[in-house]
Amino acid sequence: MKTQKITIVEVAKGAGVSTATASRVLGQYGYVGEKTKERVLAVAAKLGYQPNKIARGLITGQTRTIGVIAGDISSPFYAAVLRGISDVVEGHGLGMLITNSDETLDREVAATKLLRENQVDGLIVSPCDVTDSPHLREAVKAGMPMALIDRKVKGLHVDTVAVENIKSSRDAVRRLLLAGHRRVGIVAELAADESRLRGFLASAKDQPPNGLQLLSTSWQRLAGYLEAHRAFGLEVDPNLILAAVGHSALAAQNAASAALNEKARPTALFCADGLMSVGAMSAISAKGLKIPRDLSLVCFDDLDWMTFVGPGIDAHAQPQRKLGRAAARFLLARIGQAEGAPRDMRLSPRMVERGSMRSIL
Amino acid sequence: MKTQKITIVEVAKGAGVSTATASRVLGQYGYVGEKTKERVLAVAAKLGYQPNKIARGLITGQTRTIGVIAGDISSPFYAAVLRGISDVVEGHGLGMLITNSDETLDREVAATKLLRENQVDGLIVSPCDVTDSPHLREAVKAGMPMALIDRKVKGLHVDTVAVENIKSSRDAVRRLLLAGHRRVGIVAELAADESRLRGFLASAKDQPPNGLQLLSTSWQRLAGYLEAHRAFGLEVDPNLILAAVGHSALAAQNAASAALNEKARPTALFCADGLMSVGAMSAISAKGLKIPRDLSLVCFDDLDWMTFVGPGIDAHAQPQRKLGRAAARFLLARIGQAEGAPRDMRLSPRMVERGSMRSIL
DNA sequence: GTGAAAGCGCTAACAC
DNA sequence: GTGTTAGCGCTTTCAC
Repeated sequence: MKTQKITIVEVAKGAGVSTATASRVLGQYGYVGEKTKERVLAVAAKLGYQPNKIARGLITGQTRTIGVIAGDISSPFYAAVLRGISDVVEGHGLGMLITNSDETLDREVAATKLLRENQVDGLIVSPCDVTDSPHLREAVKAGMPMALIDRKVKGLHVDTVAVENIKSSRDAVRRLLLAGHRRVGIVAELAADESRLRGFLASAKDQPPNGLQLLSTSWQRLAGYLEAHRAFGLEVDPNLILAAVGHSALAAQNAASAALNEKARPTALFCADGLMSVGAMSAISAKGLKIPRDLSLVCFDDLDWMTFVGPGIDAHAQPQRKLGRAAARFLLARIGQAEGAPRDMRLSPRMVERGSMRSIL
Repeated sequence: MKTQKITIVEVAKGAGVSTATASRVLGQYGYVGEKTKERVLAVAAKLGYQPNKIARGLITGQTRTIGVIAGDISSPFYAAVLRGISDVVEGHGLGMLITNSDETLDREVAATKLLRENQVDGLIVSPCDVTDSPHLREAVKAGMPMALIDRKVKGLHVDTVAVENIKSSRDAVRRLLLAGHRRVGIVAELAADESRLRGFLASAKDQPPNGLQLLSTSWQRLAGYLEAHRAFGLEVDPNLILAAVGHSALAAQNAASAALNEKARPTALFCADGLMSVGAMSAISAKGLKIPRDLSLVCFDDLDWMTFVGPGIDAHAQPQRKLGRAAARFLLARIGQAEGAPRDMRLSPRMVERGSMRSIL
């Protein structure tokens, strides 16, 4: 019952021209007489011709579609990044094939395969393995334009857009220390394993650990937190590192409320991202504490915003969008003409201090 | 510098078989000898053969890709829905081409065109125009399998997955009225225009207005709110309808704080969705009020959860995912074999009462 | 300016 | 079981 598909052949027949001519006007590459052009266009419209990009792609080798491998589309971070990507991608009339990796190597590899088989013109990946990732290297070697988001892969020379995690969180925490706080908690997803955390603390005691650029976001922000303390000559109480088990507000809430119930509770909290701050807010509010009377709270929410936070999460959507836009622009530039050295763009959050939640925007 | 593409022809040549045989092995449709099969596979692996789905699509007429038109990927609602869709779509090895309509007809039309040109096997749309939408009708008429999410289009007989907005919000508000509340505010995005709101209130005074199923979500939930009041014989104070200008937490916050600052402030708030509740929470918290001590707050958050709410917003992400999953399953079933009458699935939220925010999950 | 013809990489009939 | 052939719908030489 599928309606008869109208192809260029039918249009050409209807207009009494060759398929080549019809194709020339429908595909918009020059040298067609005005009258024929109009005639073809008219017939196409009458017949309801719809181009088949698949067929076009087969011959041009371009699908005008890019592939995106996100960690989890439903997370606010990726959702915003994706929106940024789609802003520029749709703006250029391209399509966007999206997959989730769930931060899992297996699924990322599968996604890469799927997208390559679909002949996408380029790939935007937020890689879950920042050291090895042979599937990405291979794709790049095979000539696939690629842009990385949020994380850099060791030795993979492609455009990368990321956030200045270490420097920025260091600045934020320093601000709290300058304000006189001496018990600053950090709420972050660091759950991987306890011993890793201990090792990290030990190695960061006297100097920044090596290879920070390759750590995941939360760990980088922890590194900044530690650096700020070190610069102040302060020892970090491990009890102040409130590790959330999983990247969810609930996990953050659990981590934060445990700390808030202790006698020596933190006087300030540094939240590693927006989701963590939502959880921390819950804990604070459940405890009956108030911000900023009882507690200072700084939230790292990527890019533009570093706030004394309220729950107005949507106010923070915009910034990450920039990340996506930047990555997409880079990629499209590469697709256009693959030249120039890979760019490495690092965006630094702006710190915004706010008295009340009303003024979040 | 693009690496030489390996086609089936090369593989066949290498294995000393015909392209047909190679294709049979690589494409996995039976009747190949064990030995030849192995030989072909070995050569394919050695050469690094990667199938070209574009070419396959051209001939099979199937791209194994579906198109999705969402309002705005970055909104928590669509982000979760999309994730649900991708769960099942990726599970079946299909791809997903995503676009944003920004709830704009123009962009929705453009997206439909783009996706059709890309020969997607099916379309999941959350339509922004529920009465006319000729582009969708046309696509369906042309044989495009389609599933609608969240809203039904008048007279368009395709699978639809939506939420029981009216009934559920009525139940939620009734609950508050039963608890003795007489000033229940509703926080919802109703900003379109003031006079529409007045008209709606007037028409809902004595009986449910007509055509409710075609209203947008917020308006349906308002209708439920009004119905609950009507059932109690209560007049609705228009000042209790806290219309947010735009679908953002900030807008909700503004609407809510205005009301909370009045002498006769509401004793309970019904929030039309999760984003509204985030904004309301901000307002409440800024005002120094406590939930549930000073105020009751019910949040309509689609599907499973209808909660006395705390700020643990992420706890609510899961439910909408179901919406997406359901729609995708419907669509895939249609793509498999287009038969049977369109299904109209309406999911009803479960109401969950909770004492403290700690227990939100 | 326009047409004829040769494919893009793959699959589907139909032989053998 | 395997090979031959003819396309899918479009673009692109290369003539004219």
